Amino acid sequence: MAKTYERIADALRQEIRTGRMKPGQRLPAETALAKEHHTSVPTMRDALAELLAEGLIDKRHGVGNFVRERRQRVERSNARHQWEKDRARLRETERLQTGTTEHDTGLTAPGLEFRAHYREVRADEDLAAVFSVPVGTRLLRRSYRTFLRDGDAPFHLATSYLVHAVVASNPDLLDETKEPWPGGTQNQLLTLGIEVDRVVERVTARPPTWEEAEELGLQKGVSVIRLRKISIDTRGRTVEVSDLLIPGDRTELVFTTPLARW
Amino acid sequence: MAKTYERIADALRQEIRTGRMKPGQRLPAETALAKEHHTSVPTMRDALAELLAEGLIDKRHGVGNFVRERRQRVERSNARHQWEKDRARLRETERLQTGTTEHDTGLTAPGLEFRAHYREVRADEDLAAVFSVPVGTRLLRRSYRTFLRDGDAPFHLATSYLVHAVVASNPDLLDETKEPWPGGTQNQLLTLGIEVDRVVERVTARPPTWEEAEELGLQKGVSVIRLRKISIDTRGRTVEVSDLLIPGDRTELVFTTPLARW
DNA sequence: GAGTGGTCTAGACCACTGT
DNA sequence: CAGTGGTCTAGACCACTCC
Repeated sequence: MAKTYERIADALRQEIRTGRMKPGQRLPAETALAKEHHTSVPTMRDALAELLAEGLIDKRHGVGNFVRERRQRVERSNARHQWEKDRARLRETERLQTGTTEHDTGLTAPGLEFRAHYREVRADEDLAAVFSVPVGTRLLRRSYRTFLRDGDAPFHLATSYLVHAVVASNPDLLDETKEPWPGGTQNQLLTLGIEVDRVVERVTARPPTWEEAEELGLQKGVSVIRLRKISIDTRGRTVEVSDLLIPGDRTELVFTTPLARW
Repeated sequence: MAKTYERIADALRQEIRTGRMKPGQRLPAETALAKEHHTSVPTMRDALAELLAEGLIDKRHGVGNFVRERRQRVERSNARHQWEKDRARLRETERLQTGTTEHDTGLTAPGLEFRAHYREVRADEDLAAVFSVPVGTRLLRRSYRTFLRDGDAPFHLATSYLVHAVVASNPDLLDETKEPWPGGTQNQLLTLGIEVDRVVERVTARPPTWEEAEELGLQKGVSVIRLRKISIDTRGRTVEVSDLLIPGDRTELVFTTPLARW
């Protein structure tokens, strides 16, 4: 492997991993680095692109390249589905006490903050299949941006879908100004007489689109986790579909599967 | 967004998404494409790098760029942990019938094939913490490469750890030539008198390292899912740790969480 | 305005593939 | 061997940030 940019990337990795360059420290300018390693600027940039994708450095346009600070890791556990179900039947005052911001996204961290936006849409083929409804069925789409207000960038994007006809019997659920709803989505469903029986989550990973990288404040080359959460009620109906987009380097998904005893 | 390479990437995306360029079809040479779009070759390559990361094209050195064939998607469901536990107590003849290749990796697909390699290692800080044993404790490390022999490239990498002292009482478990073990890891543990109570899986996503991309036959820029599976026995001990590396674009992880009824 | 990274050019040469 | 993508050069100019 005589590739110049790989060789340089390795050298820089060493400096960072061994702690010779400390978190937060600014790297020399790219022109200076290029000279130092006897190469051209574009090649040096190829090397830096590797470190960027690995999350070892942050690039700040017009400022410089910096060794990355240790990120706060956030966990999202499937244990919260049961926790949310339990909370859904508490009195409102109790529900309010247990914190509203965690919502149905399932992230646990101090200082979470989120913003909602409701809209009515028509089911495309994909969503129609998941809900087992005809294409074109009216759906309520709710978009959430979750911010970690201690950190910097928005933290994740969530889009939740409900069948409009199902939700319509409680007008409050169509009103985005009622967010954040104390008790989360399962409490909302309870007001419609719906009990969630199980939650199915489907997970894939891919690089973010340009827009997603923009909105999540992601560096080029990092991965995002796409999680589709499907809530199924006691009659076997799909009652909610929630698509989450989560930066892969800051979040750890935790799933616990209990097994029947012998 | 007046960026040339974004504009070109969008144009090519359209051609592929609308089906004007069909899967398997070769794109014009990069020099030709560059001329066609009135830009330089490096800029054209930036555009193609986007499509590559999105999985829309395959690059083949010395051959050309091709519109990507629709990939077979493989699912990995947590339902299989219970399934494997149930199977662990069947008679060997019955266990053999239900298929050996799926093993403890949890992938379900026809024509799976895998190769094992055993080795003894010492617990590093990370593994010592998970197993709650001192750093340096002897562990049995088992590496698996799973191939989808219908497709082309190896399909995923798995590394499984067991505490050596626990396993040693059954010498068969130290012998890699006994693989594939009918009934999977839970049956192996059963021979030691260990019953698995629950499985905890932790999921993150990141770009692959150079070596991982090499071994999994991945294109530049795609993401991998890192899944750590921890099996905990009825006494609360961590009895197995399994690290899986899975191409993010070919696999969908499925987790079902049942909820207690009201 | 000075210094930084972001984009782009117009080449060169190497490595790989298929004929 | 011809044609392809992979790597690399030595610049240019633009966009952004901070002083």
